[in-house]
Amino acid sequence: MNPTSKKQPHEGIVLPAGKQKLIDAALRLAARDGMSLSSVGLREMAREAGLNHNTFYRHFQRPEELLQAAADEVAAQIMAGMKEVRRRAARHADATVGAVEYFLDFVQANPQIFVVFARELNCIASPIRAVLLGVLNGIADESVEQINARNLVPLKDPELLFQVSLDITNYLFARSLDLIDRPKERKQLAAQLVAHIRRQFLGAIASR
Amino acid sequence: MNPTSKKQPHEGIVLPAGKQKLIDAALRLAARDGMSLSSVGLREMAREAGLNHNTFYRHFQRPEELLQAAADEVAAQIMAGMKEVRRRAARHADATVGAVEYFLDFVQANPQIFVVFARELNCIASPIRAVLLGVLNGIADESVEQINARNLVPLKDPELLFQVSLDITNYLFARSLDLIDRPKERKQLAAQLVAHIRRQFLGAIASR
DNA sequence: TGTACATCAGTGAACGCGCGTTCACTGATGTAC
DNA sequence: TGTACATCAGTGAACGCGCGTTCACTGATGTAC
Repeated sequence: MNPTSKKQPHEGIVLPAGKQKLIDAALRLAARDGMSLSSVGLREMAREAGLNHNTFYRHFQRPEELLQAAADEVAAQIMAGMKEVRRRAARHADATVGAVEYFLDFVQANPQIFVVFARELNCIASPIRAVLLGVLNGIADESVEQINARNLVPLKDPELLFQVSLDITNYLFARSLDLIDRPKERKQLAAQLVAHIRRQFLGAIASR
Repeated sequence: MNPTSKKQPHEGIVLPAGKQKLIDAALRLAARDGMSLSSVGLREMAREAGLNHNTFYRHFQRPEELLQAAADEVAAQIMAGMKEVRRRAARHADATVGAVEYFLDFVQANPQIFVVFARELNCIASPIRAVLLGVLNGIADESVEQINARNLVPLKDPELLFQVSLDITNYLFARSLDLIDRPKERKQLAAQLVAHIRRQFLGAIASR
């Protein structure tokens, strides 16, 4: 097995090089305006990947399988990126400011992932939506863990803390599009996000 | 002019019957899974509207014009619906509970409008996104007006009040998809929305 | 009042094109003996 | 060690189909005189 012919995207899962190329191409094309994963054509995707259109059938039996694989790829990249955001934020003097800044770095380094994420999240009743909702829940879970471990918020009700963390996670992902749309206004956006997060926790504390 | 051949959708603007049929068909089709306004085909749309595919060219020069008209239709229906929500909420004993309940009624009466709204809101750099962001801003504006008129929230900072109202509006629209997805869980969702709104205002008050 | 003409929504046939899918093939790598 | 075979990613031609678009036409309504 030639090691350069494979790509190791995350968590040690190694996909055939062509399969990975097709998934990457699908994500690149789905991030374009007015597109979604399911509206990307098979031939277009193969063209973008630099492969013959029939190579698709070597890796996927039906187009639907590509959707699932792409959703998993998005989920894995988001989870890995957010883990790094949390790791760096932990070393920052202000946990909230750090989390927001490193999150925005992550968004700007991988805009297309966030664009696709936001789009597919709104596909009702789709299995992709379920995967992405699971990702948001996972991120909220891990945020709660970090908050508890470092005693960042004086909130005893674990359910309320989780709900607030989930709301904040949703908010950050929704507003990531504003950063991609108008990167020049990053500073104002960062201030808004920090203020929003502070308000959320203050409100949760006050509501008890 | 035959009055039954025309439809009066909103604000007294009367569109030719065929044009309105095409817009309605486009919205119906765009609300399906994995679809968006721009991915609806011209022939499919005409078929759905019960018209010849060429009739499209009688009303729109290019497909892009239909997108704009559909976005305007969505905007008008949302604005009108929210006005009604606010009017009914004002008569309710608890303004927050009333607003949430009547909002959820509105969502369930017009699910496809909310599905399309959520999807098109995430189309970066599209003129449709600008229209829909304007709608959200307008709704937040009018909420602020109502809050001030009835002295519902003790918040002096008008900018902060607007930001919180906008965040809440965004939250309501984002979570409208959960109601469409799982209508049986409406009661829990309503409780979550009310709690979220209360937390937001409490947090804003506490942050001053 | 009637007649002629312009306007306009809607129709149906025809076009070229890119799509998804199938088929038969290639060439490299791994495996059995 | 060499030889034969299986596996598998990738290729290229061909198919039928629905798409967007153009064209010439119809039939109803409104308008000028």
